[in-house]
Amino acid sequence: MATGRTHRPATRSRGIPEATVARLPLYLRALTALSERSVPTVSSEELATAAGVNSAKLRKDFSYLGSYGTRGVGYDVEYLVYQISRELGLTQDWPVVIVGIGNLGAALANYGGFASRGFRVAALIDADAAQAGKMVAGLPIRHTDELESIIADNLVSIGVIATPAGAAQEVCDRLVAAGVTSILNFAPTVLSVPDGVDVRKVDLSIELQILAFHEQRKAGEELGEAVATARKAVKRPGSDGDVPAVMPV
Amino acid sequence: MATGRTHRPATRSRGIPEATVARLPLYLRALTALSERSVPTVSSEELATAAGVNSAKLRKDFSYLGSYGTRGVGYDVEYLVYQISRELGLTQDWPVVIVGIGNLGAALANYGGFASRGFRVAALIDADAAQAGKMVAGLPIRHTDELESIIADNLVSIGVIATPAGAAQEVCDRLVAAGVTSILNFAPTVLSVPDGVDVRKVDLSIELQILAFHEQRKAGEELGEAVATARKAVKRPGSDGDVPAVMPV
DNA sequence: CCATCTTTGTGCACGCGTTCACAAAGACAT
DNA sequence: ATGTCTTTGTGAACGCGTGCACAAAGATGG
Ligand SMILES: NC(=O)c1ccc[n+]([C@@H]2O[C@H](COP(=O)([O-])OP(=O)(O)OC[C@H]3O[C@@H](n4cnc5c(N)ncnc54)[C@H](O)[C@@H]3O)[C@@H](O)[C@H]2O)c1
Ligand SMILES: NC(=O)c1ccc[n+]([C@@H]2O[C@H](COP(=O)([O-])OP(=O)(O)OC[C@H]3O[C@@H](n4cnc5c(N)ncnc54)[C@H](O)[C@@H]3O)[C@@H](O)[C@H]2O)c1
Repeated sequence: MATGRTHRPATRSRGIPEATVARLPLYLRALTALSERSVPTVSSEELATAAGVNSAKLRKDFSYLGSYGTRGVGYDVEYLVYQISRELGLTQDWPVVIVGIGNLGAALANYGGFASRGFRVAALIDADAAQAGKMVAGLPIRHTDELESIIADNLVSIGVIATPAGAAQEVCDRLVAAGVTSILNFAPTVLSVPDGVDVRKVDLSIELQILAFHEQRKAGEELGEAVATARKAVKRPGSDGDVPAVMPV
Repeated sequence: MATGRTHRPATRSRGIPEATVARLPLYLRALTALSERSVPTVSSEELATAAGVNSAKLRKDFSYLGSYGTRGVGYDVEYLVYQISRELGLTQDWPVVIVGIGNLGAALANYGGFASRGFRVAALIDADAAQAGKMVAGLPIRHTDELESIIADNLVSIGVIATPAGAAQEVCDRLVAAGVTSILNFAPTVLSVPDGVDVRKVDLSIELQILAFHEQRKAGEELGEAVATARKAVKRPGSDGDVPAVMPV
């Protein structure tokens, strides 16, 4: 998972396994698509295919929510959409602030899929005074000075950090102090937060590195480790300085 | 975290567990920071803290790579940076194409952290003919017609998809047919790919939904399920139409 | 009402990942 | 050389997640 994990040691919440929670949005997306096509019911097999998972896993996942299916028929699409939405807390409104309105922050602000599931961008915040007041995605950029009051006034509990890595921990601390208890972090840093605060991270660089690992492995298997060395042909300009060639023991 | 998982059933590659591979970039980042501060050696305890993991886990992870530490001292920072880089395949050059240069694609193209680890943006590709030729992050946007030749000419094996969801599968198919074997998908869709192709996904919406789940749980625990209903006060304009109130059995 | 057929819900076994806890390795001082 | 002290590397136990396989539930048809 470009997906990152929580800091907290996977507290199995209310009996629903963390792994299941992570898949519920996937099911919800597939179900919403079926709902839009006015499909009334769906079998675990069909839905599993649409969500890209195994049908046994899907059935077990749903069994944690309750017995919502009908044997011999399948699941009622509308009803399941509602149940999952409720379980995920999407039947209520979640005001969100985005901090750091640069390349990424602006893209996030412009992202339509944000609002579609109960998430509402309450404010855009940046430290650059020159940016303050500028409109992005129909919202004015507010200065960091206002951070605390914005959080308090809008009852914001979810914050998105899209600042440079160096500023992330400081921003995180201020968000948490102001009352935010869930953070989505795009900056490549490990954030430390008090207990009770959830952090999830999205790190493009990590995802690419994982892909590179498998890519290298594929190339190595194909031609017996020979290609890997050949590919090195293109050497990138020394960024970290030269690498040590011998073990320094 | 916002991390997505592979389609492939976690083939333990060359004895290195998938979970370990996913953490190597984390260690690498922490080690690079130490390296920049010219720290010569680091203990598993210190490094684990910096990477945000448990020290036993870190030692076990490193043990899959080999015995690179010195008992009583710790790990040599430079040497470990080299070993992990090599294991992840970062000692070679990885040309990458980004397809779909909209809000997100442009932000990705402008992202500096991209190039820092051996990943080089070989080309930016978009279907919009009006966009073709425009410069983004120092590179001209190329038209989708050129996709196949760009991939072939640059030996691209990693593709990033940042198109709308509807176009993602088609783009994916073309990338794969042209020779791409690793895909990082930002579009909210399940991509189906042939065996041997790795897909990782980054889905902002899923991450937020997972946070919302825990957020709801926290609110519920605090005040005995009462706040959740109160919070519903702000009702969002019916997007999917009203939800069924009773079970349709 | 009974038989048949579809599909759910879950008991069970297995494998992966995490964590504990400690023996062994080696640095360093004397 | 010997002893002490630090820190690694890993055996073993445990818990979580996955997938198989099937009994039970219920729809459907005669
Ligand atoms: N752009 C991407 O595709 C991408 C991808 C992955 C990760 N990231 C990470 O996301 C973060 C943002 O990337 P970007 O490309 O948008 O950078 P950017 O430099 O374009 O934007 C950063 C913004 O944060 C603001 N800022 C700085 N310090 C701040 C503070 N203390 N409080 C509030 N705002 C502050 C700056 O004024 C700027 O507007 C970086 O950490 C980057 O590593 C970006
Ligand atoms: N913007 C975000 O923060 C964000 C966050 C999460 C996910 N996403 C997802 O990322 C994708 C892109 O988001 P965006 O905000 O940049 O959208 P966008 O509409 O700004 O950009 C999409 C771009 O893709 C191009 N495109 C369309 N069809 C194409 C095709 N067949 N081949 C090549 N290019 C094509 C369009 O011309 C456009 O430039 C969407 O799927 C979105 O759901 C975006």
